Amino acid sequence: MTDQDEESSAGTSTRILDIAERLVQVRGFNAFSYADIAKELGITKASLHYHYPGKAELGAELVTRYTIRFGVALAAVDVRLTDPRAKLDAFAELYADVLRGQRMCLCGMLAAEYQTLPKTMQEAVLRFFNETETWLERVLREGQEQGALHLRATPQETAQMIVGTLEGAMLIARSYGDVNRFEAAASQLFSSLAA
Amino acid sequence: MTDQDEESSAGTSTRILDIAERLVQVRGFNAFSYADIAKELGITKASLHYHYPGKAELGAELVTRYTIRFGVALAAVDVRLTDPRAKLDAFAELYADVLRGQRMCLCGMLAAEYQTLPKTMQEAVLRFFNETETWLERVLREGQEQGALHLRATPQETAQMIVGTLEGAMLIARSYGDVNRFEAAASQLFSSLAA
DNA sequence: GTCTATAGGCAGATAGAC
DNA sequence: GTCTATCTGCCTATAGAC
Repeated sequence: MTDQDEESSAGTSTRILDIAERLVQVRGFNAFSYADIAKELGITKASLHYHYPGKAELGAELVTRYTIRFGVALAAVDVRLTDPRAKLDAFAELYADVLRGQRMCLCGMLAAEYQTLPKTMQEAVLRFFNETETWLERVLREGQEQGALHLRATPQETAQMIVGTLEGAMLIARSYGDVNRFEAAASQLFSSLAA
Repeated sequence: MTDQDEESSAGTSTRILDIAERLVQVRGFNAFSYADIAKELGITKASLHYHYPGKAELGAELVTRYTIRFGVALAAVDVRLTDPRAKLDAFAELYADVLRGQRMCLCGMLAAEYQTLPKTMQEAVLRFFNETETWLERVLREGQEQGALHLRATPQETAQMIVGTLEGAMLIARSYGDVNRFEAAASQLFSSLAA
């Protein structure tokens, strides 16, 4: 199974998540409806409530799955690469891949809608950023210790800055429909951290 | 008149814009309604349509006014300061002020909702970023020529990166309710450009 | 698990009186 | 300019049959 058919060859609950995930990443949580999912999936709105009782529960599950999946991707980077700078590049590539699918990061999108989200979703969004930043922080600390990176602030502050920069670059690059804009920003960011 | 009473001491059309602007910056364009404005303003929904025929027209006017107002603030920075690095700091302060009001940049918010916006609004959002980046580009070029800044890319690419970084830092800092997070990111950003 | 049917509410918008 | 009244459509959600 490839990423391409992930929306058509799994159980119904999973396919609902797949479709909802894409809709949130493209349109936002407040701009999609159960009707949108039902139409794409070829079942009725009522059936969706069997799998996820309400939009809030669906949304929370969406963020949880996304966080786990992202964590797995980060662990894979750790296995595949040892150089901290290569890890940072791979990190940015994860974002670039999302952008190439004309999507925004799920949690970046939800950060914009943060004030309108149910509390369970708000907490889940912050957990995503916390976990991502914890990973980055470790990579930055390693790079610093090896002399491969030189940070202008604490590893924590630097990690926060990196996440913000990539989310923002993604947000605007998507509006322009220009992935190069993202790549150029990421490239400047990392060159500013190279020792 | 101060910024504090801007929502209560002007003509109705202006007050509608003021309220709508805040609602978009806090909740997003897809998460507020004519009913919200009407309730705050103490008039009926129907009356709003006299001033702005539809939500699309209201939204476009919102972005246009925001762009003009931001341009005026940038011109004021040019008058008040000459040092390019001081201008960059003042630029970031414009963003920080918005964040302190627990708001997101209007156009950063609309960038998240970009795919769902009417075309007139999409174009207006890109115009905002274009004008902002043009101003930054000039400041960066001046800083480069004076030897006060050293850029890792073209002035245009650097300007794009700066806008993305500040928008992203703002987006996430607002979710955490932590303005310091934004300040720390801006500070690292500019220290990386200092010659 | 999926369906039909429907509830109850809110969205953006319009007609026409004042 | 603002109102009342109303329209049409979509939203989330539920009840209950199959």
